[in-house]
Amino acid sequence: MNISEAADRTRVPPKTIRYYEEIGLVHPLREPNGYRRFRAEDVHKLAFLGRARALGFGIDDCRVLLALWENKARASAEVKRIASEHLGSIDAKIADLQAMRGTLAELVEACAGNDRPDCPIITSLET
Amino acid sequence: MNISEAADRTRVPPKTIRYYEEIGLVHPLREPNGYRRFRAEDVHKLAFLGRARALGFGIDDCRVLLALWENKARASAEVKRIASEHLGSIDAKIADLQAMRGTLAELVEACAGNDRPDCPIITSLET
DNA sequence: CTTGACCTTCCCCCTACTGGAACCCCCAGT
DNA sequence: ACTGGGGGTTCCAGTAGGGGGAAGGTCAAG
Repeated sequence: MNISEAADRTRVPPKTIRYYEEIGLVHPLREPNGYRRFRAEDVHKLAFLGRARALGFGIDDCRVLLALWENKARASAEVKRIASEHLGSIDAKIADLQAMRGTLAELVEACAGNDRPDCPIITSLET
Repeated sequence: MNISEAADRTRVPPKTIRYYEEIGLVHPLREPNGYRRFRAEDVHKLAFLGRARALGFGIDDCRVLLALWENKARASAEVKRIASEHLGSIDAKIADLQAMRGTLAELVEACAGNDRPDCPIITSLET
């Protein structure tokens, strides 16, 4: 199957699929005319990547997860370690955003939002 | 004052200060020898930028906020609008991350994390 | 034979910086 | 006078993860 069908089936855009091939995540075959040919396993891999990315795993993690997926002798501890670390970094990001959100929400709350210049948001930024 | 002192006072790194000048956020003077010279107002602006960035405002927002800060005839409604939109995008990011976190936490919880290959994390990615 | 939908590669663009190389400037010490 | 070290400067390249779009090859239908 061609790239657009693979894209439709996996909901990974063609551009992204080409990028994944470029960085060695997938290895579709080539037709004599130069078109990429995707086998079932390639599509399966792309779908795997799409889900892993949707969970926020970085490309490097995806590479390792793919290898573990294909390694029937893997230890689930390794998978769990990667996922746990990722979970930790998600928690850290959430905490950062919550902190920003807290401050910002207070300021927005306190701002009259009218046509006069006095504004606690600006004041807090300049002080 | 030179760039490193401005950096120390504002906690904005020299590299970042140069970048901000390049994109037109600050306009320090120049000494005859080519060194940047930062006036009090430049330092004040950098500190403003540092705080705005710490609240997660993008560079374009910072540009507008700076202009509003300097515009004594500003309407606080404009400031509030920018901050509210930003708050909305922060909330959206938090929601995305929470969704990821939820799924991921369940999977991590369910994974034995031993030396056997069966792993619900992998299973959920391949299915 | 042409049209339109695919496909290809290639290169630049994005955010907001960061690191590093190559080079200039100034002051203190010997 | 020379040297060393700690400023400063510019420019180039790279980051993550692709997106946009140009220039050009391919294929099936009418």
